[in-house]
Amino acid sequence: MNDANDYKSTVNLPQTAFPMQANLAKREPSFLAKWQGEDLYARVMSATAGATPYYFVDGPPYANGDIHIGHAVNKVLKDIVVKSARLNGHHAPFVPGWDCHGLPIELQVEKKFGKVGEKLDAAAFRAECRQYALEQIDRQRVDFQRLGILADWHKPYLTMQPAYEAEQLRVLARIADNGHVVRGFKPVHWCLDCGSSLAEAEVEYQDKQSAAIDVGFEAADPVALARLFNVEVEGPIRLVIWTTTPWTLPANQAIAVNADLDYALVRFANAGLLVLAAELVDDAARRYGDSASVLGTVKGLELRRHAIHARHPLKPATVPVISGEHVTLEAGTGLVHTAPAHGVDDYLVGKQNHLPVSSPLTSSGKFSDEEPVVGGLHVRKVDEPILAALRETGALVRHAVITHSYPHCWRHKTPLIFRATPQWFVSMEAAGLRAAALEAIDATRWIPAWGRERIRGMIADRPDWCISRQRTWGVPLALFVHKVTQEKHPRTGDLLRVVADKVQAEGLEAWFGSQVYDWLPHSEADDYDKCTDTLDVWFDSGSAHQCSFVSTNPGVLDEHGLAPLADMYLEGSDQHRGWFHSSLLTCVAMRQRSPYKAVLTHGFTVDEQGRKMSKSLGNVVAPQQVTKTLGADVLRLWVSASDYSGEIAISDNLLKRMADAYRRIRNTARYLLGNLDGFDPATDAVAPGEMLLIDRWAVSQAAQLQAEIRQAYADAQFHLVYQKLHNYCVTDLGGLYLDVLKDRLYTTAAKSLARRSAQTALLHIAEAMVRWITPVLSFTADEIWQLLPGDRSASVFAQRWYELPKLNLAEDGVDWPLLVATRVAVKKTLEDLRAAGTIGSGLNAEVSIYADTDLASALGAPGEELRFWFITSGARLAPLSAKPTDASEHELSSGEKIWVHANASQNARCERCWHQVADVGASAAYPGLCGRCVSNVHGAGEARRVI
RNA sequence: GGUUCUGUAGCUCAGUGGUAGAGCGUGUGCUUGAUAAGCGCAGGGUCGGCGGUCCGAGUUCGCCCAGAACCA
Repeated sequence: MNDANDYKSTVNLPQTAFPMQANLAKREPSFLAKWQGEDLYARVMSATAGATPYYFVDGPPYANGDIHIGHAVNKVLKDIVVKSARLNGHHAPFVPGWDCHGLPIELQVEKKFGKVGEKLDAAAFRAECRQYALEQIDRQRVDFQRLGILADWHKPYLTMQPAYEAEQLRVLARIADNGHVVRGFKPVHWCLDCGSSLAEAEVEYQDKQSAAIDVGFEAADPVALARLFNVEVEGPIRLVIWTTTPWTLPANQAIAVNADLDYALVRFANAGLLVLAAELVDDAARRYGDSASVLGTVKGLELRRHAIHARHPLKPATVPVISGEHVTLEAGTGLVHTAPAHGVDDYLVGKQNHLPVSSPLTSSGKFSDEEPVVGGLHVRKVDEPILAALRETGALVRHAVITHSYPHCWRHKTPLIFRATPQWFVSMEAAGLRAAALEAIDATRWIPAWGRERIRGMIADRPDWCISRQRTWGVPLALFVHKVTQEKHPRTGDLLRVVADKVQAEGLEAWFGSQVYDWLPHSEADDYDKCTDTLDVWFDSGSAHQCSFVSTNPGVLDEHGLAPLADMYLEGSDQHRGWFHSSLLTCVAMRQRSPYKAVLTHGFTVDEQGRKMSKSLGNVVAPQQVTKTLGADVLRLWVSASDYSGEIAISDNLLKRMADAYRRIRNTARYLLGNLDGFDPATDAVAPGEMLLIDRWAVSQAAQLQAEIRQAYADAQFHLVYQKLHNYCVTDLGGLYLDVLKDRLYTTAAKSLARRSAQTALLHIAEAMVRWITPVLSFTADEIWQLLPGDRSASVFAQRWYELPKLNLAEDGVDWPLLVATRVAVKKTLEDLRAAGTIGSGLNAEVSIYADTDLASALGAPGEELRFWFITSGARLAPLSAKPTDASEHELSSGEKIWVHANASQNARCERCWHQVADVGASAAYPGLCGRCVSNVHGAGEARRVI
């Protein structure tokens, strides 16, 4: 051994097949292929069979369009939840779902085939919708799988599966049996282009220009009205209303006032005698550009009590003055035009006052032919004729154009109208649904906690749920409605179940293609109509708590055919109004309890500046692009690192940072694997009691961290998992333990206790760590798993948390925190020498620590091994009295002080271990080696006790 | 406009009323036996703003500002 480099062959350097370059984008697909080839999901399910189940219900994405980053975040979070449940020892199925019915898919099919009836009949149209949805699902499935989501991709639940559709009808049957389904005749958001009422979620608000008009309704008896104000006047008196929807005037049934407000009879110089709220007179005069003098005032209550009537401005009729609390002074005149068919407040106040809910506006959007002024015209074309008619009779007091926020169809982007139509509702009150739902909310865990208040407010305030839609592609609202009473059949629940069985066997056309007499006896059939509506799609997905189990996993149903309670629902925060909401209502209505034990919500994905993603801003990050470049594990790490309770920021820059963090974790694993090369736990593992003290300490630290990580998973605080894990890799391992360990791993004899102890600790740490990262870095975890020593035939995804040995460090008598603090002080001191050019590597230096007796005795625990702690060639403790003047002072966090002095070693450098110690060359046979190395290579080997 | 939230270093996040933290990034040095790696050191914050409670407030209360989701 005359060449120093030859000693390298005697050093135990790390060796592993685990590549430093992950090359995830290229290599992850081969893992996917392996997982699919071995049917990993089924393997994990059977491996965990018998364990306590954890039921997750997947909120179904809509089967239209490719997945975007929001879908990716959502599904990855779910995957993390389910995988961590398995680590907790649960049998946790993950059945993915898709939401398949509804308007967006109809519109896609319309693009190709035109509207229903143009090229395709309804049945063929539905078949095309089904086909389209399947194609979309295939695309989305591939993308989800690429993200490493471990789920039953071969057996998803689809809301368009006959078994699902049929069960949905049975859910409706139970809800009807429980008395929650009622018929209403209410104004609903109605899209003229859809020809249908819309769900709340389908309405969006945009600015719209509207005609804002002040219209004077002429008092039927001006003399009596004037007398009420205690004045005598000549000529007509007009009660002035303000509206931004002139087209609703033909449906006017009343004028509403607030009983508590003061109303004034006012003489305007130009407009004549008008009645309006006293407080708004000045405002009105300004708007009209007119001068006003108040002749008298009276409470709104008096106007109502004296049965004041006014002439309808567009037709020969009179309408009453009524009162309602919804009338305020915020805008207008304090008198409110009331058309119960076209406004919710109007409808409610009209109901109290027994006003008819009729309107001359038909479902086609045209007014009935016999209607004056607007007869036969489309609702969008009547503003001008109405204004002209009002002008002619002097009823138009003022006309302006305003821009205001107005409901629009989310699809067509066109303004909606309110229109009263016959609709079916799940009533919030008829059978106590609201109260029961509120109770169910209280029994649920909400993550974050404010979710409870959020949904509570919504349930407390919401109106009845309109579940009927006038659509083609949906589950039929399979009701039989009496032709005269308009009531549903008394045996509705039973009939729904009959329909359900046939739908399950034959599909939806079994209903759509049928006649009343196919279902009802001839004695009844003539009296009933088949309801042609479909169910709101929110009812589809909202029934997943029952239907998804029935269609994919009927084995877990109870003796009544009811599904188990889901452990968790996890969706974006908008779903408080959406899926959490609809699921809660259907489940409570069906079985008086919440569908979920816990609900987790996450925020939306935005760019670095907190802006929404949009094509025009060019800040869209596509998951497909990320997996193709950085890899799914980097994307998953980013998801886990983000605090999902608020907005989640993403950008190429942020992803690059995550890629850096990924590399650090990966390299830490690589170091562990590299130093476990050739280690056989069955024969080489060291019992905890035999291990070196620092190795015991390291294992104990890992156990402490594992407790924190498990807690973070349990609390669904995944970003803390990431923070703690990364911090551990960098600080505890890289910056300390692994750095210190190098000397021992590399230079002591391969099979020595000193080295085996270190390897045992590294294996414990690796066993624990691979599980910590499995829910997040799934590809990497499996890669590590395959290379860890020991039997790895069972999947890492079927493992439970690793049980680290329980160690009582108190027995060891080493004050590790003190040693850590001292190490910091030493590093700082060494830096001074380095800056001065005195030393390069720490192994060029020797350090002396000066401390008082107690401290020195505590620091003395490692004895001669202290130099390995500092990674210096020498380290000694000395009394304070011997402290040289140029020693550097350091205050420890305990408040105690130590002084450190460092100097360059004058000793020769051992060619093998690089320490500069006095006995280098002491052995004539091995002139380049220190005594330690001579012993380790040619002798019995050195003994280590602490470090 | 209403409801529910969010606002701590350039970034991602900790922070139980008692002298502002970590990692990343940045700068800088060492190492070349984790090497398209690793280690050290350094700089960086009126904790969104203003007021109140308290001996003391990032932490409690009120108001305001900015942003988000949902609702109207």
